Amino acid sequence: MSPLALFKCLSDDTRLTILLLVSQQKELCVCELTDALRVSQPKISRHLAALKKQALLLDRKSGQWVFYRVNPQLSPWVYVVIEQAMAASEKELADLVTRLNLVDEPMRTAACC
Amino acid sequence: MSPLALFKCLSDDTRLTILLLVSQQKELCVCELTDALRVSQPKISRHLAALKKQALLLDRKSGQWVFYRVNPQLSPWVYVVIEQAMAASEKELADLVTRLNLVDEPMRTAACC
DNA sequence: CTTGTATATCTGTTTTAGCGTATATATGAT
DNA sequence: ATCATATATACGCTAAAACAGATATACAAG
Repeated sequence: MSPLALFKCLSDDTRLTILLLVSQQKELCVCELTDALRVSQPKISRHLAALKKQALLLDRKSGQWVFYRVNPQLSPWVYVVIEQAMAASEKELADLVTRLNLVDEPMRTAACC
Repeated sequence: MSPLALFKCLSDDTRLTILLLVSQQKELCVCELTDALRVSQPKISRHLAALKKQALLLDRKSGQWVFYRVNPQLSPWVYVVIEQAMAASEKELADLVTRLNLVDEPMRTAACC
């Protein structure tokens, strides 16, 4: 992956946030992302498709859910860039994680995701 | 500077190339960039203005020339990202430097720049 | 087989970004 | 003062990106 291609992927707020949140959480499904980011489902799916097209994310289907994770085979420099972005977004990320957990517990109790 | 703002700046080929080349060369003037990148002068100026607006570059006027350099007061994580992009673009950058030097020597001999 | 939930894709539209050309400004030289 | 060079900006246009809303697909449950 070229630096230009990576930066293009990360130049949209929704995509950047998805990638950072998935990086931190290891694996997330689409509905967790829509809830955490408070963004419409088609919008999340569209941006997930873009991240997947560039092989930044991989997906795994499990029942009716699709889980996304960061591709573990990226060039090392790509991880470094992502790590730096995560560190520089620490506060915003923490807020997202809080919101994610608020939504996740009821969901897990309800055997969703 | 936010990660999103940085990635937006780096998501255009011309801007990314300018930033990497200036990073490597310490300081370059507009005409050196137009020659090295083989891109029209207004296009270079437009992208330089964008990089300057985000405070990634600073400029210094000297006679009829304007020299651009990387802002030395950026957050450390920004430099890390730029360094990674430079390392991942090593070959393309080397070609640009070659072209730059081919053009620079005649220019310096002619007391230009 | 029908219904509901999760996800993906399509369509038409709006917004944004980039471009080329022309023009403006500033400096230096004659 | 005039002309040439370096650089910046303005204008109109085109193309690319993003969006909302509608629809399609796939699976699970009853």
